[in-house]
Amino acid sequence: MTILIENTRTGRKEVFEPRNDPVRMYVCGMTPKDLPHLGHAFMFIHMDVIRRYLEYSGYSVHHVQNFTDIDDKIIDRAIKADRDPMDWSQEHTEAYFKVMDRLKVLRAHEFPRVTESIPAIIQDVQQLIRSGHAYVTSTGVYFDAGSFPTYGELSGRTSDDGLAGARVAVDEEKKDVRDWALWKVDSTGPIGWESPWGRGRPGWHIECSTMIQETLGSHIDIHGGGIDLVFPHHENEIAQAEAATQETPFVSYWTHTGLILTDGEKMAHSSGNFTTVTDVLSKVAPDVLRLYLLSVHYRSPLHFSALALQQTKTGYERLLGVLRTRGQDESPDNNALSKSGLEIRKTFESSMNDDFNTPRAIGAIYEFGRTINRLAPTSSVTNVTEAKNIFIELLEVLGITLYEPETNSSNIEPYINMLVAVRQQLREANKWDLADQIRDDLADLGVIIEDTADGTDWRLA
RNA sequence: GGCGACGUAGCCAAGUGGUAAGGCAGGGGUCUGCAAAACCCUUAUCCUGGGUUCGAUUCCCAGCGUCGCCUCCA
Repeated sequence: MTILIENTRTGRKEVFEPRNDPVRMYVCGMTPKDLPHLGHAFMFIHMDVIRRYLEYSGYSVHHVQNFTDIDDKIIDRAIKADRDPMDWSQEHTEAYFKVMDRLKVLRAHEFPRVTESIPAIIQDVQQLIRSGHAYVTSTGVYFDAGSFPTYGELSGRTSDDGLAGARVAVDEEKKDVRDWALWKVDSTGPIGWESPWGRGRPGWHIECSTMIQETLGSHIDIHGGGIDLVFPHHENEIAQAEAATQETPFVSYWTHTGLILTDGEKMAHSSGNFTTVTDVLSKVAPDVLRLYLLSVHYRSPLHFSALALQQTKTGYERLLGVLRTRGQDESPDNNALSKSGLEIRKTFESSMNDDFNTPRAIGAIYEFGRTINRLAPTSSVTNVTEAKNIFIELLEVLGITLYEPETNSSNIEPYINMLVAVRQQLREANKWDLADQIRDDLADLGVIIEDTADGTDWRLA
């Protein structure tokens, strides 16, 4: 079974053949300047599923994800809030963990931070200057794009024609408009480190190149991030890393996730039109949000819609319903369900093998749920349990752990049981009005009553 | 201006050169004291106009529309 991954660099689906064991995977993390929004959730959840699926497929994965915990925006935001920039980014780094843990995004094995990588960054910049790929000006150190012949390959900007009408700030000292800062000299700012070029801080792109080399080495198998990072960030990362190490290509597979759109435009901190993850999680369970975000292919844009989210919630409740399905004690074992389980696993895997097609995989899981419900009345308890285990296992690969809402105070249970028992007596006495009244009243309190052939079940809404 | 993505049912969303997964909603049933849950049946010819082909929603061209990158961005 081979896995195909669409590689941004080539624009094609390629057979996944990692060069490293464990697989080296780097995901561009957040600049912790504000709370994580749905766009972050989309990217990190899809990257999480890629990692989970590789692990499901038998690979070991070494996953590294950075925090760009100091940059111009963080400093701006902190100053405006009259806060220390380091505290500000630390606070938002913690917010990231809090939210992503709730979303069951597996933690990376390492989380390098810019502020902890300054010496290595300075070394890398020195190395780039020595090798003629960078030069010093009065404002800092710049990478010389012209010194890297394949600059622009990732994003398809192989010539500088495209920059003609671009809004690029003019800097007289820069040799080329494409050049970018590796080190920004800043003698008076609130945050700075000493360097051979004066007190200052790293430019935006160099940190990723450095931290990748520090944690994973000169070659990695998978590099992920949002598609808005392709240019210039990832383009520059390639130039910096490959110019320094001569390792080409330093990334085997570039994977980029589509953007979340809201009100017809990209969700972003900078434009202010973002919905925080925490906000959404106050309305739906983490699993529902995951299911919603995974119901679109990772490369596609997603127009956030509160209506679609609600629709997903209803669908999710159907998945939960599958867990309540029971086989028949007196039914003999038969292989109908296990056969279906094998088929569904195959469909699931072929979907995921095809560039991690989560929407198709989810479709297969829904179908399997329906099959379980349909066959349960004529299947043994063992058959149904086995099928449900596959159902649960496949959802787990997507990071979705089905669970019933917890009874927050377990001592309400005897009272509900008592009401159910009383209601049962009323039903046996044909006092339907009273029995229905109890059912309705409990429903108002968030307790769902369902009468089945085997008796009455209840659960919390 | 340059580069790129997308346009599939009421909503969300897969997919294929030979008449289109799945979810939600709707309609009709089965089951149930009623209901709920569950199950069954049912609801699209794929933006427009050309072209290639025996045949295109799927390939090519043009147009219209939406979005992204080129500045910070996941």
